[in-house]
Amino acid sequence: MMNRGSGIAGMRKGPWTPEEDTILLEHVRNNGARNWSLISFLGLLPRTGKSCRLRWVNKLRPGLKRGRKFTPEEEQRIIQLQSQFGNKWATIAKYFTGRTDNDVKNFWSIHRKRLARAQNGERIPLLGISNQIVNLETKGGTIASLQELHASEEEAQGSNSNGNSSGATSSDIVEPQPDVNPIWSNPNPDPFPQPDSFDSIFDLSPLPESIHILQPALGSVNLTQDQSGQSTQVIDGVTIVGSTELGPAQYTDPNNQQCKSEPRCMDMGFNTCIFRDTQPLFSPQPSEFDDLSDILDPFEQPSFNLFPP
DNA sequence: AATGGAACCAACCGCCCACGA
DNA sequence: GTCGTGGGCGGTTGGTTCCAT
Repeated sequence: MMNRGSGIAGMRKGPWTPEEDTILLEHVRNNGARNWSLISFLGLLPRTGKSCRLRWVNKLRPGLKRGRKFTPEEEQRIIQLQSQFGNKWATIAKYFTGRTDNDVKNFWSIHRKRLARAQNGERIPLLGISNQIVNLETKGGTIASLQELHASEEEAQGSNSNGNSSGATSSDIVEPQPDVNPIWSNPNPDPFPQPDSFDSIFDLSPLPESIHILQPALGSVNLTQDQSGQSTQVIDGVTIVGSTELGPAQYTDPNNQQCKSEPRCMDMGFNTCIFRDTQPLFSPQPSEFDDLSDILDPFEQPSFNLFPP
């Protein structure tokens, strides 16, 4: 690819070779994903520690989705999160399984360019949901209608969708769990888990003490749905039930006890229900409620924090 | 088939922060 | 309290691939 010169004396730059990757992987296997400067210090690789770390984080780390473009659901989620967090790409990336901050950043860069072009009155081809966002923004519309637009786009394009839907599913969008991923928090992590175990970030992590569930109805559901539109996933003894349908719904907890969802939550578009020990917890948007007890009532207070500090 | 522009992606740079000496 | 160092993060660059014309 590109050659950016030699940089620091003796340090190699530019594309990584398979041999370099092998050496880097061996270092991580022996020392964990840390002490990056040790690699050049020991003369293992003529690369800076920063370069080694970047290579690991963006390319070699297990569980990454290589060669899989963002789905429309993921794109929509990024735009929502960007409006919430700004350009905090590392924060946003935590909401996705197998995506790096670099991935998110690259997507946003393209999206921003497209938006600028659209605002200049240029005609842009309709290829993905990001185009629809551009159209909406330039027309003063709202992102809230993206789902409808995407449906119309799919209808227009038929089943010939080889563009942005090349792999990931809505189940790849997860809630952020920044401090529970053993890759980062375990001082002696196993850097080589089986790839199949990374289908969900939950597979990587024990259930955290702090969970932040934010499941807007127009966003993507975190779970695979059955024919009824309802979906269930059991994680570490906790059942997560989700539905794309708005309005009050009824769910069944692991002990087959009926649990009716909080209508106010449903009306506001939050449709994920979490059970721990048969207690349902809901996911209001923090900014919208001054008193969480108002939302959690009539259910008991959660045994863990809904919102991280 | 050739070509030019857009999209995608890998990797570097510079700044910042946390932490230990 | 300060200084140096390692690591994290956002911004940017530039090569490659894709696609429309």
